[in-house]
Amino acid sequence: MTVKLSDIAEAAGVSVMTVSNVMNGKRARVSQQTIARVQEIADRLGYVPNIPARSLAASRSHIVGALVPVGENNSLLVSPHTVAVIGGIEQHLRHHGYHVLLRGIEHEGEIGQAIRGWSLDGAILVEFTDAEIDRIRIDGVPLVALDSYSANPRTIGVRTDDHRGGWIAGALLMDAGHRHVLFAGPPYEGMGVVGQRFEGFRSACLAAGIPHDAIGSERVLTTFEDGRELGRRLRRDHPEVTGVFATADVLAIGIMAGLAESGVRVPDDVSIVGFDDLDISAYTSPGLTTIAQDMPAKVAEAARIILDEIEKGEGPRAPVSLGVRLVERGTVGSPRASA
Amino acid sequence: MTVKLSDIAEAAGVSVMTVSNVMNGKRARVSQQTIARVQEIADRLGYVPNIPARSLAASRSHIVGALVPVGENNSLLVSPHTVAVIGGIEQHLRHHGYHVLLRGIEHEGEIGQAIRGWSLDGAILVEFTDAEIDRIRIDGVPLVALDSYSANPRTIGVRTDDHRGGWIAGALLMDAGHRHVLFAGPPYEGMGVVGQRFEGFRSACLAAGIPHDAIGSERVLTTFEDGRELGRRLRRDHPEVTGVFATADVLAIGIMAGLAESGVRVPDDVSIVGFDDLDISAYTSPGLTTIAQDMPAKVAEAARIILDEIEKGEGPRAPVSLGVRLVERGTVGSPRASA
DNA sequence: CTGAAAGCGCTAACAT
DNA sequence: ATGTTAGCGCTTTCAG
Repeated sequence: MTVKLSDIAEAAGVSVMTVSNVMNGKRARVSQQTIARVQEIADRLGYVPNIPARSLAASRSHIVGALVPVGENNSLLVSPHTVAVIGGIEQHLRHHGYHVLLRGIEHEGEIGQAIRGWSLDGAILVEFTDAEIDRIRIDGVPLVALDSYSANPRTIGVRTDDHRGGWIAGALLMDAGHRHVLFAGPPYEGMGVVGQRFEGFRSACLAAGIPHDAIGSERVLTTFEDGRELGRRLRRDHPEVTGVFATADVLAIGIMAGLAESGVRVPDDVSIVGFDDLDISAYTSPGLTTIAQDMPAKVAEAARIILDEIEKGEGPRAPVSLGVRLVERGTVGSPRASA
Repeated sequence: MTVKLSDIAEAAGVSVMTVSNVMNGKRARVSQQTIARVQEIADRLGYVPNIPARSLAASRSHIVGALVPVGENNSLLVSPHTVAVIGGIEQHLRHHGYHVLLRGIEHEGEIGQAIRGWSLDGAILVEFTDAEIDRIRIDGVPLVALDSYSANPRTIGVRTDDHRGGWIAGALLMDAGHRHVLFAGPPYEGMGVVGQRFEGFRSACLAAGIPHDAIGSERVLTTFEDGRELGRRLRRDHPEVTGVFATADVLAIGIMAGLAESGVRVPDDVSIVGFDDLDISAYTSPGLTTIAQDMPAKVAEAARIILDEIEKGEGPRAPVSLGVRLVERGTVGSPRASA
């Protein structure tokens, strides 16, 4: 029923190995003649390589796992950002003959199981916390940790230059003349993505000469709702604040909504800077000024690293930080004299 | 290095087959004693089944493909809706011992190749057009086509009850007293998702007694931008229209933005109904009145069908339509007397 | 309830 | 430049 190498070999009057070599592009070992003939027959017969067989024999699968943490009962609801990354990586890998296995991870041990069980050639770890990445003890397989600052030498971090993004946001607010600012982001431990953004922001503010205690901070979840709630009470809880930096656009947009509800105008009364540059960020009114990540570069870089490690076997390498870019729209202005 | 069945067999003093049976839950064939002993040893040794080997021997892979059409140069940028579906299905399948292979399809032939090459146990086709689904000629593997109305007997459609959704939207506008309405959706051929929604909408309007030519229609892409553009010129191009039904919330939200820009008030001057109930739809002001899909049901249903077909070998079955629900927020009101 | 034999389709490591 | 020999780790089939 299904055509296999031996069928082609027979039809071409050569050995199975020759066909195998042709199919795998090891053309150096076969004459042009044979290559052409074998290729032609394979095409005519509609040969499709059997991937499990190949994986078993070669003990490499041409599969890269996209591993995503997931609670027992929630489906892996990856963020739009993550989706874009995985999709992009799928494309890169596919063009190089690799495939992507999407796998939710409920317990940490499953990472190793997935890698061994599937003979994964590599894995990209998405949305894990730095603490989780730190705990990984798997060698021999390229592991790319997206948006991680873990120092685990077994993994390679690929992330945005969050510190710089924070700095830019801070500098922007400082340049506009704000002297009382607020950082809004999720609770965090260590210097992960959020920590980096905060530090960058803080540094820029301090460098501009405003005092320590003029930099407030609010721990809120990265959701529209939490943002709205903060927006509603901003005036009350932080009367002197005229500039806000939110670690995510969803949050920033929520804050804008809350602010609007409580009669505070953006950017007349309060300026806001977001992070991410989501599609919707261009559609709010005023349009959200935000820090954009270089997504295509991030994707390309992650794919390139995995591929290089798999094929060239390059050892663990340095983490990579991708650039950020300020997208100025309408949510930043100068603080009013009265403020 | 890696533990295999034979290692366990040796340690337990039984044959490989017995271990295999235990590992596969064919407990009927093995005594409790042995099961316990084998299980214990397997756990202690940290046995992880080799999936390629299993696939090769059994010629079934425990893999379900998530197939998504993709242009040569664009990465598979699936919609948030699709992502949620795939994520949900991954969870269901994983709990039943299956896995999801994410695969972009550039040419139709790749569908068959993927299935044969991987010995996929099933596939879920996502975001294909009905025309593409129609052309599929693959037998012997359960194929679930998401949001498809194709009559191809080789595939099973799982979709929302779009016709009913359209009807509800139409009825809502009719009940509010609108007499000149507009349908806004992407160009389509045949009775796919969009066609169904339109027909449902149209029927409700006609049933309410308004004439044929009081139901306008605009072909616009399902994007914020196209919606905005339509919103801006709505008054000019359709001066009599007081109610709009958009086939997607993004589109509806774009229309609202365009309307706002041109000084038209929602719902005072124009009412709008969307479809999908995205997160952001609750955050516009006024909140978007829309038709919500029953996502969890859709996911569960798709997973259940695939699983049933794989395990019980149930033949092709009837397509499934999931319910819709009206979510009333603030974008529908009565047309002004003057209109 | 348990086991022995055979082979899934392919590739690595030597031959030739 | 091509062929041979051995498996990869598991399951199927058929015998006990």
